[in-house]
Amino acid sequence: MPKQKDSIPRSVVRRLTGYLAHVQELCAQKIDWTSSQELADAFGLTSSTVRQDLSHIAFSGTSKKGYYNTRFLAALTETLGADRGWNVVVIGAGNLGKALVMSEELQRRNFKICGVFDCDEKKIGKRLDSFVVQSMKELPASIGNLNVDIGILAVPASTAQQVADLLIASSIRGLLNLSLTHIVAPQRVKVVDIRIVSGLLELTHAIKDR
Amino acid sequence: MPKQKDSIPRSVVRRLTGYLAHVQELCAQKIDWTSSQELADAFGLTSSTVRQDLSHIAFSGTSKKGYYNTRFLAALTETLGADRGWNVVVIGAGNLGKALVMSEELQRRNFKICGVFDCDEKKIGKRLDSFVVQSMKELPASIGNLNVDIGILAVPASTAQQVADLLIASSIRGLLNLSLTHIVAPQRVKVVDIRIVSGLLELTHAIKDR
DNA sequence: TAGATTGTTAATCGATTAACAATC
DNA sequence: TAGATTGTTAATCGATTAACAATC
Repeated sequence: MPKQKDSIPRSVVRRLTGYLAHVQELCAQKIDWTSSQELADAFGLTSSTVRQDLSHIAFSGTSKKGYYNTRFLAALTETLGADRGWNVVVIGAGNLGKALVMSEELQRRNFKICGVFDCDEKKIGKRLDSFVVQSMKELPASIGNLNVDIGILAVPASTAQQVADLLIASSIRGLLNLSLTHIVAPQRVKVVDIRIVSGLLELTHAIKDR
Repeated sequence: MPKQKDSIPRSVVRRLTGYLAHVQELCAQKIDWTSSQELADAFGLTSSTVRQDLSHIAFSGTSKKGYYNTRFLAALTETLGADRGWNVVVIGAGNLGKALVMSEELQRRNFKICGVFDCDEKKIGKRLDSFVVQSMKELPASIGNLNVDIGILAVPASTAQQVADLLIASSIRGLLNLSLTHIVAPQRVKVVDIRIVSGLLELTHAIKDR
């Protein structure tokens, strides 16, 4: 009997997000079954790791056959909270903010962009896709009214913490940080860092002596 | 005597990239010294972890004072390969690709965009910032001519592996993968995944029962 | 000197892997 | 049934933390 509680380790959650995407694709291709070994191969893991990961979700496989994809997908979707819609605001109307606002991927995954904000007077009032860029001053009221769950920080490192503080004060629940600073937040606000420049530096470190 | 070799664990490298950005900022503010405790506080770590991390780089602190920032920065820069320029191509001329091509951050950090490519016939030949979007067919020749180090994959998941294979065949050294698939590559090609959607799912998982 | 902070060793903690009985 | 694959326990591996002697 798999258990759900006891909070899933972060390393496991990260892999589950990968499995979700993979199994979604298998379902789209009308492939009924997957095995732990198959999944492991697809992600460069061991089948042992995959089975350990799946022991954290409320779902069981079938001896000799593996995992039945539609039920597997449902379990992953439920576990990750991808079975419902989420209200998101984007802060920063630069190129990166724009890319996120216009991302079909996010819409397809039930992330609903509820507003776009910026500090820059020159950008406020301008259109960005179907949105009008709003002033940061309107942020607190909007967050409350729109029942926003997640804030995406697509702002320069220098203002990221300041903007985060504003969102935190407006009782946001999660922050996706695309700047390269570390964001300090109280425990009740979950922060995930997406560090593109860090990723590039990981690469340059790895390849520099070859 | 700190040692350099023995390859630095990935978890450590990831934190070093953060320290680099932080110390850069301290230098810009003309702050001369940092301590392991100060750094730890800035990133939510223990001072012990910070000191362990720094034992991997060719640089020593000073008892009672901590780390002298300009020398610290130089050591981090050298270790991460941020002391030289890198040639980069961007594959995918969508919104995300555009955001990267126009990113001042990347330019400031010596990543030189050498070309932008796309599969989509409609985009080929169009301008994107100061670039003309090229056909994927021109990719192999360009990679060779331009001495490209890194490819950034800003393409849909469905074509990511295919594009990666093309880059790998053209002897690229590193790939920054912004799609949400896992990329299979030979050992000589280093792959780093930047998974924005995964990050959002990590958030929704964390906040869904609160 | 006294005190603070490093560098490093040893202890702890957590995550991955191996192994195998249970099962369909 | 025989064989394949799961779920789980135990073993290994690696990363983080604690502790403290060395040092300026």
